[in-house]
Amino acid sequence: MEIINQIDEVKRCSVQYVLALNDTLNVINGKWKLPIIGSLMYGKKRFKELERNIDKISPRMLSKELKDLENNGVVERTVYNTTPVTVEYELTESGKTFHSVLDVMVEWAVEHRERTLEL
Amino acid sequence: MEIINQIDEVKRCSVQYVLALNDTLNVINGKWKLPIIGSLMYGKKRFKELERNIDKISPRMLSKELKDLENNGVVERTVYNTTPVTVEYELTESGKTFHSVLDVMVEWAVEHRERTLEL
DNA sequence: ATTTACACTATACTTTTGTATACTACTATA
DNA sequence: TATAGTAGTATACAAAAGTATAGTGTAAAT
Repeated sequence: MEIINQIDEVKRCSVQYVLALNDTLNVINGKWKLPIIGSLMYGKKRFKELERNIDKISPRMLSKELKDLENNGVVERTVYNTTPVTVEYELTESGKTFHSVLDVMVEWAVEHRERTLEL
Repeated sequence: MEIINQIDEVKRCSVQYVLALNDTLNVINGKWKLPIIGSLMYGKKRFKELERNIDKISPRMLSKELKDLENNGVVERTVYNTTPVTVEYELTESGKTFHSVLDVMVEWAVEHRERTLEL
């Protein structure tokens, strides 16, 4: 239960709060992060599979965004020593729990819609 | 409790889920949305007050972002018939509840940090 | 011998986003 | 009469993000 104290501490300090917020925003920023995470929620995938799965993404963007996600600890990249090489991408534990953040965003959007329609 | 059914329905359909997600993402996108929302969390403010409160923001950006937030139903703009005019900006009900979305993002970030430090 | 598949990278370009600086119209104060 | 404060807008520019298209090296299949 040590993590709850950590969370409370961060919430009490606005500087730390903003820093933590930015960590999360970095995970989802850009046009392609959510499509990639969404696709990987259904299980691990290879580069070409992702490219085929995500409509209109270019290999340049896919490669760049996967690197970002890997650097942010949300995606793990595994290279298999085959010819030609096989590379698999999958969500880390944090990547999987990110689903709960997205759910809250969706919940807020639905509640917000209801509220603004009422007027 | 009708809204809970709404939320469940949206969560069951990936198209609706992504649309709702985008509503929320639009609220926070861009460099200045969060600083503005954060500043208004402490109470209603006038244009110049926001400009002084938010370091390095230009009036052009402040004006543009406030319009976005108003269009998204997160901020309300009130004009008072004084000379010179007084304009007040404040969070709507949705704007105030947005705080809970930010909290979840912060919680995820803290948990994510703990997890990645463990390795 | 040519095509196909893999996992990318390189280059040039367009679009979007944000910055810098100056300006508007009005009024009260020095 | 000059200056400062109100709430912005106008114009030009720079930087960041994304697109389009082609190409790399290796090996198996046709």
